[in-house]
Amino acid sequence: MLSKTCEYGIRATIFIALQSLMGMRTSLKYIAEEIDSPEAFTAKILQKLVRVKIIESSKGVNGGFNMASDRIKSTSVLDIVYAIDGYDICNRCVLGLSQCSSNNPCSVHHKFRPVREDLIALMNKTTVEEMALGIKDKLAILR
Amino acid sequence: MLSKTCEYGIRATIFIALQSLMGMRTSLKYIAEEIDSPEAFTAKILQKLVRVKIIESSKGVNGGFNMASDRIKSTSVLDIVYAIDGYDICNRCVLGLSQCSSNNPCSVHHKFRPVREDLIALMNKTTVEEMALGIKDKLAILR
DNA sequence: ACATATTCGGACACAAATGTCCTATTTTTT
DNA sequence: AAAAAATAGGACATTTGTGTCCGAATATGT
Ligand code: FES
Ligand code: FES
Repeated sequence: MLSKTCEYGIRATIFIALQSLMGMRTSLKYIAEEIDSPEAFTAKILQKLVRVKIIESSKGVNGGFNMASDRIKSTSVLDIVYAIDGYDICNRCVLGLSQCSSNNPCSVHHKFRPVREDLIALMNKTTVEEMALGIKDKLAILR
Repeated sequence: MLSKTCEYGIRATIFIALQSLMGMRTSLKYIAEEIDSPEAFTAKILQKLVRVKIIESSKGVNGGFNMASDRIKSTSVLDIVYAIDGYDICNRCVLGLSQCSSNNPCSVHHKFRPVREDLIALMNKTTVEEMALGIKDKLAILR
């Protein structure tokens, strides 16, 4: 469903948020360890998230990544997916037709579209804060 | 969501079913034209579907692909997806954890799992017949 | 100032998905 | 029997996703 890039991106963001909630900045190395992802690849993904300002970075000794508390609250899973995989997911036809529309629907459009919307709505209202708290309270795991 | 291979596979199957409902066998060339897919690549996909007996093929002059009427009724989208992409989709964690379980859930497991199940249930109960009839009645398109 | 620790960014490497080509095989028609 | 029309299947080619490496830039601590 999601690309690996997205999966790593979301997990990394959750961990950065978790650390930020505890007032800490986190290094790439530590992140990659904790979410069990390839370090150099994760770096690329984080760069992207920094560019769209979902997370912040600082270089040098004691540098690393962190997330502003308003961002933790306001950023949704969908925001991360958009930043990494782009906006297409929402408008792609399930059967791969060049365009998805109710005027010229494919054979499954009417049945599948609603579930799709549900999924997107869910991603849209699931915040990083919520996910990070799940980890903090040990209700969920990251690796 | 689905691989291109699956998308082509489903569209091709719908078209073969449609033709079979009208008592006709269909050649690869015609299928590829009608569903707007790369011919040689589509051939590979159809081979797979023949092997699992979702469709039937016959070689030689006037050969081609067809689908038995009981298959048209009994085959679901999920059957095709299973045949092509395998069984994994159902048990993969949304965030890419090595295993998805309620005991050790990721941060979105509890919220996303139900929607996922909905999607799978929908694929499971959407039959080839239903989709083919949509095309026949011009309520849907294939390309 | 210098050494060190860190992210940034480009280039490269590998793997998987997608797509093509050519020959073999089978069936039908002539 | 031969020719033609179709699928089957293996090998190859291309593209995209995933992942690595290394030098540059930048911030911190000594
Ligand atoms: S046209 Fe296929 S999902 Fe909308
Ligand atoms: S553990 Fe992530 S979806 Fe189930």
